[in-house]
Amino acid sequence: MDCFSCENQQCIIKKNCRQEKLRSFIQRKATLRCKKGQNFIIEGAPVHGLYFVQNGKVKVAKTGLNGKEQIVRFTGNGETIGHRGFGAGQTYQINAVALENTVLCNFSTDTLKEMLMEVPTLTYELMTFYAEELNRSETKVKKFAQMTVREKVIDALLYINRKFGRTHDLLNLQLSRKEISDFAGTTEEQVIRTLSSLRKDGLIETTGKRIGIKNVELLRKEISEHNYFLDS
Amino acid sequence: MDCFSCENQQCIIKKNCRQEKLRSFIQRKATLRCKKGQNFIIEGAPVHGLYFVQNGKVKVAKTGLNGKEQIVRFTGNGETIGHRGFGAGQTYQINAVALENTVLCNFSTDTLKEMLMEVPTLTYELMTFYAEELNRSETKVKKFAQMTVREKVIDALLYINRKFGRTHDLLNLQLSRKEISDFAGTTEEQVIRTLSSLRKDGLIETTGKRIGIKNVELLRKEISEHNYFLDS
DNA sequence: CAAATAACCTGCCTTTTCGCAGGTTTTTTT
DNA sequence: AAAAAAACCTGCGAAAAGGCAGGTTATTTG
Repeated sequence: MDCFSCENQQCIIKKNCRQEKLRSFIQRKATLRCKKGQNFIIEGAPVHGLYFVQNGKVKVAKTGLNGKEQIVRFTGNGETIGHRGFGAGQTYQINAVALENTVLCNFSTDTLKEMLMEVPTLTYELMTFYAEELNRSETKVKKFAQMTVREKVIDALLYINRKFGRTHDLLNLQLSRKEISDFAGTTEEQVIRTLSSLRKDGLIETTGKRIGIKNVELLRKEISEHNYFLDS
Repeated sequence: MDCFSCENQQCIIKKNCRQEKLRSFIQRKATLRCKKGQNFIIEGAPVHGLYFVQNGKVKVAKTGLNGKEQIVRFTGNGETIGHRGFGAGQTYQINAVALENTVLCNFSTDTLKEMLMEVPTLTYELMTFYAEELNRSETKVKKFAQMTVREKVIDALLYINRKFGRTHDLLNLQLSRKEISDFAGTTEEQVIRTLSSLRKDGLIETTGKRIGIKNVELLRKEISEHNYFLDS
């Protein structure tokens, strides 16, 4: 699969692949096929460059106290994984796990460095990506400090909806209650209780793991005092 | 004050100012003198480019629910403020307030864009800075989700110590209890109680606003299960 | 398709955190 | 140096969040 026929228009590499200078570099990319559940970036392991999701869904997490994990973000088609491809650190500070069968493109740090030095617009775009992501993360810090559990769960549901959308009201990303709690910053039980409560209030529907959002606007309203306009 | 005689070796501009290509651009920078308490970047205001602290101390914060602020980071000499100088957004997403009389260097977004396009190493370094900062922020998200109040306060004290150091054991940054709580993600009262408790345990000393750390190692030990090695 | 496993749910009690109230101390201003 | 303002401190009760136990419902696997 080469970048020219790739459909992920928002991928940073794809956006720049027409540039003549990049042709040869693009051929150096590696393709990785992961099965559901596979942990393809391990926290603490030496850096192997940057990954791009060609097709699939991935969770990115940090391991905390007593093995409790904090999910940092979910990534879908065209998105970037592994900031530590750059910077001072020699090891990844995150785990990345495929949530379904996923195809990844991988560029080694060395290859990417060469590419960046050759094509300033690419570096600039990657920088912009990090700057945006940083803003999101800082917004998330604020949310964690100020939101109640109910608000954090709603915020998580809206995030998933924004990012992966839904079909027939059902979110296009299936997560366990545990995973939702690891992302929202609370416990499994609290997520379960909140979902029950939201169900009673007629805001969502659930059938097993699948969650359906019946009324996005009403959910938004509940957290509107927190400026939710920027994806956390 | 020009960059050549500036003492902030870790400033990204300073590091690259010897490059011939940058000479003319550097002259375009503006210098801004702020008095203690001055709010020189306002959340929601149009972007004015990037700021660098030439001399002084600054707090960077986001406003949350009911005006409660979340302090995102503190910056000292040579550090960068205002990611929104880049990226999609047209307005700053943060407030920046001088904690003491502070001198700032300001580059407009346009000037900086030109500089970045001319000097790839500068772009690369700025990108690296954002990537590192992103990692810190994500670590902070994890900490907020998993640490107790006591741990968060200790973590905040150690952060201030790492960043600004201390003289005669006294931290070189004076903050109110309220500001510490706004940074650590708790309330003023909890910070006060925690500081009292730490004082009783002989870990710190306080005289008014000034806080002295008597034993950094012991404090570190208390939060060592959380991997604190990366500055939040 | 049945068994095994994983995920979900709820009640109940514990712990932590919060926030007010009212007083004391420190810092700033005049 | 006195007055005013800001910051600090503590007790106490309320509220929120957490976590165990035990049962139910989905989902996966052989």
